[in-house]
Amino acid sequence: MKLPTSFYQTDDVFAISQALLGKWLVSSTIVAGEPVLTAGMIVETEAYAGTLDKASHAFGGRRTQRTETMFQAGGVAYVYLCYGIHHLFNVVTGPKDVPHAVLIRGIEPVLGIPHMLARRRVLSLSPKVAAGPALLTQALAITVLQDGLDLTGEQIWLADSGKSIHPSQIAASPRIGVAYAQEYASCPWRFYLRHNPYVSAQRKS
DNA sequence: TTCTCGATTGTCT
DNA sequence: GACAATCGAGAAA
Repeated sequence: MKLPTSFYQTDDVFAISQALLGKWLVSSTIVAGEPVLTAGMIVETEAYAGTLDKASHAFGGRRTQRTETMFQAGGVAYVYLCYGIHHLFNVVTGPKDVPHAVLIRGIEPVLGIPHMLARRRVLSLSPKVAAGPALLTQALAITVLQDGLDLTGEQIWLADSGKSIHPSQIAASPRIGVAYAQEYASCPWRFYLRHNPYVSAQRKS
């Protein structure tokens, strides 16, 4: 039930951001010769809207070695290092040369939970496992090494869980941590499932 | 070549 | 609530 490439290639990044809620984000790694599958249900996303959005790395059409991934046709991973420490995972969307991306900010663990706990170095299941953009990449073992990977491939993919999300379950708010983006900082381009504990905690200032 | 700062989190007070 | 960790992209010079 991998999402097809066509899912990613419409140019409405806001619609895709909402459609991703409730889908599964799956990673497959090889540990000691054995495949390890881990997955979580996406509960929180943020849209980064191409060249016009000051919060986007591709603002103004900035096209560099790092941002080149975002200019690919939708359906690949954009993973980058933030604060020199954290790996953040995005889904690239839109047609080729339209650098739209969706940041995944929170997942609810559903598969391979013991492996996710071990990667996060926590003992029991709680929002600390994957409620936050840099936490879920740890839990799923996603790093910048996966930048540019095809999301219909064998390492990382998105799957339809069969669970439908009613529009009334979706809430919108301004994005987190983008105060530098001036007038774009207040745009309600963050989407999350109401009342889900794996939505990342909002920090003060 | 040098400088600034970040799509965050964990720890300490 | 405050702050350190940590490094590379991007811009300026």
